[in-house]
Amino acid sequence: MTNISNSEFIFEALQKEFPGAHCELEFQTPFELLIATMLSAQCTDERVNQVTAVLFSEANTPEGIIALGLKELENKIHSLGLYHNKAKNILAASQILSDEYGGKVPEDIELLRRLPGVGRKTANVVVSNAFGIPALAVDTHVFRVAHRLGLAAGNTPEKVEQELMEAFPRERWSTLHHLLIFLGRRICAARKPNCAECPVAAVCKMFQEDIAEP
DNA sequence: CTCCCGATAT
DNA sequence: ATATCAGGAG
Repeated sequence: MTNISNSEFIFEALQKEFPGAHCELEFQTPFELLIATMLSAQCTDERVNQVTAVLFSEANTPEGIIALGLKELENKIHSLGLYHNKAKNILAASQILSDEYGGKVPEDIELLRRLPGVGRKTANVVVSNAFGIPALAVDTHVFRVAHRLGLAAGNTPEKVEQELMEAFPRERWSTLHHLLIFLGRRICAARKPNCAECPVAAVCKMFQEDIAEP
């Protein structure tokens, strides 16, 4: 048994178990991914995909979103929750992209984060999945799973992102992000983690603590 | 820290 | 009934 680190074991095991882990938001263009990600706050990507399937068929460019207008946009995304803020931000971001970026999504995390409603996580998702730039977005799943496994201890997504970036080589950041999300959804659920079927329970901090103290 | 917020699973 | 869902802004 070679003496490899827990982080390396976790990456290898998850990649072997979940080779198909990928971005589950459906998109055809960087702009579509940006909008889908902005819509994904506090709701499942499955429901985002249902809404964007209809939305993008009518408007999938900044100019198209602007043409819809606020009320129409709110109506179309209402079922996703937080719809007022989301619609306002998407409209304002579309206006900026149209006015200042020629309608194209910038391939830069800092530029993306200047858009209203776009924070660290959304910017990371866009550059990673649309432009192939290594990034490690920390969403609710990554945050929870990283803590449970013992990969990170920071109390903010930003701290966890930093810890994970230091623990894993750059070329693994994007893949690790998808692997941890996949594990979080299918196995390491927030309410009822299915440790019996977890491929990395053997090195999981939470699992070890749970079986140590019944 | 609170607020935004509907849909779904538990 | 309540926690949770690919968060961000004030």
